[in-house]
Amino acid sequence: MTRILCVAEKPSISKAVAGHLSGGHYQTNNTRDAYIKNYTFDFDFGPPWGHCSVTMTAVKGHLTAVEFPGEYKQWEYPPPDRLFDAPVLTVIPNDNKSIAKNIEDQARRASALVIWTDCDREGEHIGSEIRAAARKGNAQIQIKRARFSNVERAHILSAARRLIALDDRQVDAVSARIELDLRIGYAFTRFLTLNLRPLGGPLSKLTLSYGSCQFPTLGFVVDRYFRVKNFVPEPFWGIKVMHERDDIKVNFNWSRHRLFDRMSVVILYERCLSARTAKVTKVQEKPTKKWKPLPLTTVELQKMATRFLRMTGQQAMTVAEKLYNKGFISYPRTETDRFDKGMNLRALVQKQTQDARWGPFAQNLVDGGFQQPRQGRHDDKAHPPIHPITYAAPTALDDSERRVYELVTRRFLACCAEDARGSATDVELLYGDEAFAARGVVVLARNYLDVYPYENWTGTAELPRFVVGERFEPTEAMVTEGKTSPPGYLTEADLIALMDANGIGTDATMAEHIEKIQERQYARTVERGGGGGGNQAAEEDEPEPPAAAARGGRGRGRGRGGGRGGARGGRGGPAPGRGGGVREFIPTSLGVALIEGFDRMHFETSLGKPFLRKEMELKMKAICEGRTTKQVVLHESLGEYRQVYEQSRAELNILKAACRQYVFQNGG
DNA sequence: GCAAGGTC
Repeated sequence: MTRILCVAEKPSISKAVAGHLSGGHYQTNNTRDAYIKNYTFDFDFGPPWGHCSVTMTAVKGHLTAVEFPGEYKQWEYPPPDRLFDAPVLTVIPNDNKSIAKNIEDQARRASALVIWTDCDREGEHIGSEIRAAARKGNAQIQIKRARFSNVERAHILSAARRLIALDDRQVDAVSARIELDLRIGYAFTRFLTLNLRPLGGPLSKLTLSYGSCQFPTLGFVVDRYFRVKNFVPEPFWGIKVMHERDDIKVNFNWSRHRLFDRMSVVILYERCLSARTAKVTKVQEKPTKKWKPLPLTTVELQKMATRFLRMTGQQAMTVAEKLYNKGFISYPRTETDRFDKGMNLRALVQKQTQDARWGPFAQNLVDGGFQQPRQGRHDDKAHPPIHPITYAAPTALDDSERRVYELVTRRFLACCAEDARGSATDVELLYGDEAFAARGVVVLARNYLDVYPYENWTGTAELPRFVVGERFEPTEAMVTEGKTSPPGYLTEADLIALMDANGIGTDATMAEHIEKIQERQYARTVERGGGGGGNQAAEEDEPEPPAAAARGGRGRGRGRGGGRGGARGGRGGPAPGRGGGVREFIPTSLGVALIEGFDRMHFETSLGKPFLRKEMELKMKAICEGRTTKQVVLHESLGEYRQVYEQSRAELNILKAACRQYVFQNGG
């Protein structure tokens, strides 16, 4: 009988696939890795292999890592830019050696390897790592790949009978990314750290890292910081018209909204007054609805958790992973916001009917209220949207698990419910020559809102009756005055949204980059309102210096605490006291100095902006589509970064000046 | 001591 080796990207997939292919009849053998098991069973792959003896196992994500040879490990020599053309070694880290050995051993006894990694670029690359391990044991082994986007039984069975080839273009695209990230990250990190260390103070001990994701992330924080700081309020004026009828006060909005010239508004206002009465020009009543949310993605989960659960994105992901590992929710890293048509969502709703909080709502869906979820535009072809798998009683979970599970479940039930329905009434007036309008909404059926407390239908109020053509003298008409207000500092939800929109990081890593810029003392969070508000002393808005000693850094500080920085050091609460109100991101003086420093240099594209990362993304895509090759991309990109490096060295004084200005608050 | 990407 032909022997086939199957390898999945993670143990959970290997188990699920083995279950489906074997019909639940498989033998389990432990391996030397605590998490990875080998499952053996028989399966008929159809032609050409037919009935086979199968061993199914897994890796745990990437099997290999890249590194520089030993002679490049010192910081002092050779100079950092040598890392642009130093050799790069692909190695199997110690933790993965037994996993690679398992594949090698199993491959020796098999005539073909079927790769069951996720259907995304990284999955393709992991597939190539598995291939290499298998070939080490058996150079002749045939290589195939299964294409599947969920672990539903029928889907897996059909994937097994329609095997395809590994896509080496995708493999190359990822391998280019890996190599560029390594070279550029290491080179610029050493460059920054070594060159700015002589400035002393906090810079004498900090690691100043550069990464293609962490730096743009910091760039967003700094950019918003300056937009807030440099905001100049502008006064504006408007006309407010209010009319009271049937004990309801109706505010009509001016069609011009507001003007930035007071005299114009006063003149227009006086024309209104001289008309004495307003005339109703339109009354229209029509059905309206508030759409239910889209199926839940990772990015959306993190945004919601930071907004409603008072968690960081990182914490939310850790909790979601625990829930996933216990089998309560589906895989929490997904970009997909549409459910596959074939999924039995009703069965999943049914499992929630036993809950005291949302059970009745779920029962209602089961009894006929069920509506197919909306279909978003994203599909990563690897995982479905995040949804509950089995019911988790509140007593089975700890506090944070309970809250994340509740969020996932309520979101899922909301997706399977009906949009909220209401009736909207629009009333338009002509008052003198000026037009005004009011809208009233009566909520007729809350539907999904009943199970989804994270949203409400606000601004809803019933309007009294108006008739087209009628005239009335408004109860109140006056000129209002206001001024534009600055945007707030970035919340974590804002930051995640920006990273998402600019392709910085992946759903699985965004939260890590956000942690990283804090760990590196480039940014910190404060409670909203704590330092923001309107009339704080200007000094309150200054970015603080980074703390003198790196968090979790080396044991003993080497004196030289750094003049101003250390003295002010009573940084108070916000950092450890996670979980108060909404937190906002503010750069430290170091974060500002680094981004400003690079911005002031004369690059075409600053390192602090997201464009370089975006370019890398485009080049990866071009490799995948065969429009270019890995070799060409590496050559081009390294050339560009070498130039950026050269220029950074030539204009180092600009960077240093920015550090003196912001970190040491002199010069500039 | 340095990156970003997988996953546990």
